[in-house]
Amino acid sequence: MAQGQNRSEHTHGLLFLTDEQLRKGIEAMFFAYRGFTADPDRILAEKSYGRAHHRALHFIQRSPGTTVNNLLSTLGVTKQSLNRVLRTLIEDGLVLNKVGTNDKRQRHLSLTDAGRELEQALSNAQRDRMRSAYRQAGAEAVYGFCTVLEAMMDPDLKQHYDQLTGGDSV
Amino acid sequence: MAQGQNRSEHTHGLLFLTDEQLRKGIEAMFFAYRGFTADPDRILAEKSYGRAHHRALHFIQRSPGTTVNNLLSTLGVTKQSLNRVLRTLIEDGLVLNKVGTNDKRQRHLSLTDAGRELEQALSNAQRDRMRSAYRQAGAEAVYGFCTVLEAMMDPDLKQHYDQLTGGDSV
DNA sequence: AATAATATGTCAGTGTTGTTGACATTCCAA
DNA sequence: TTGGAATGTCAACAACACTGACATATTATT
Repeated sequence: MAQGQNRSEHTHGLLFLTDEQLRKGIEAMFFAYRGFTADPDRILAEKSYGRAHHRALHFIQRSPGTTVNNLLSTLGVTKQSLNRVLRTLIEDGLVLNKVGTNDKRQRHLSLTDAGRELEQALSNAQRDRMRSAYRQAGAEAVYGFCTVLEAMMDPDLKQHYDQLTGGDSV
Repeated sequence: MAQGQNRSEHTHGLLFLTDEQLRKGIEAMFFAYRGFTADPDRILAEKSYGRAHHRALHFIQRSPGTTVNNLLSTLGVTKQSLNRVLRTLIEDGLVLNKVGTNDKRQRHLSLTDAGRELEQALSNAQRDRMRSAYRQAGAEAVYGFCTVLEAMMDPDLKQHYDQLTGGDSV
């Protein structure tokens, strides 16, 4: 195949992209996401938890004292779905549920020591793979990686992302 | 925050990475994957299909005449799980199931015209977002994006990916 | 020819995670 | 005081993954 046909180029100021290149990105996302979740999944399976528990632990750790509503819109699930997960985490002593002082309707969520411990184990496993991938790829690639991912997000999800990551440079 | 502390650097030949940067990548993957599936999901919902149907259609389109076993290892699910999806797609006239000529135990899968049509609609929706993200991010970023994703894959998944994408340059 | 292995399909049961819809409670605010 | 917001909970359901067991061709091996 001729080089020019299969390489990213700027044509009329726009990036020229073949369907093949786009398809490659789509498949990269599919296969990479499987790797992305594989390590935490193994730990979760031992404790008979699922990905939903991981996600809840992650975002509670990330924003200690967050409310249920905030967590709901971050995760993008229904409250019934989240509630099932939260209930088991609270029963198992991994998550604390504190009635708000200002607004007593709200519940502020935080991790217990045991919760932090599991979240750390899950995060470490996931970060190890991410670190290894980053190092294989190099600093420039990491910058591109985040840039494309950010451009792929829905605007409302992007807002949650920006709020969490605080606009830190990559 | 001081610049040097929060920027990717090479230290002793290794990329220096803070937990914060790794966490950012993890969250970027989470939020971006939601965007990645959002558009096809809307089309699938109308036809009362799910993501599993999309994945099957995608990889059959990608490797016409592929066998059930090959599709199984690409998708990484059990044959019972795939069979449920394949059966509905065959019944609905989207997928063809042809007995092998060499080995009559095998079934060779391919798309019908209707199958190609739906796969195109799903792919177009997904590619549109990918194209838009690529163009926002630029050619260099796209290269980095794929590089990091490839480094994140499990080796056995990477093999499937390489086989499909055929080592084309990004 | 008999036997083992392979490729596929199917049935039954189970678990996680998502959905709707309905309803109760508590509390803030107009 | 009334309306709405935040939360929790119950029930039913669907998608999609899993395991285990079993059936049926077909091919490979001995």
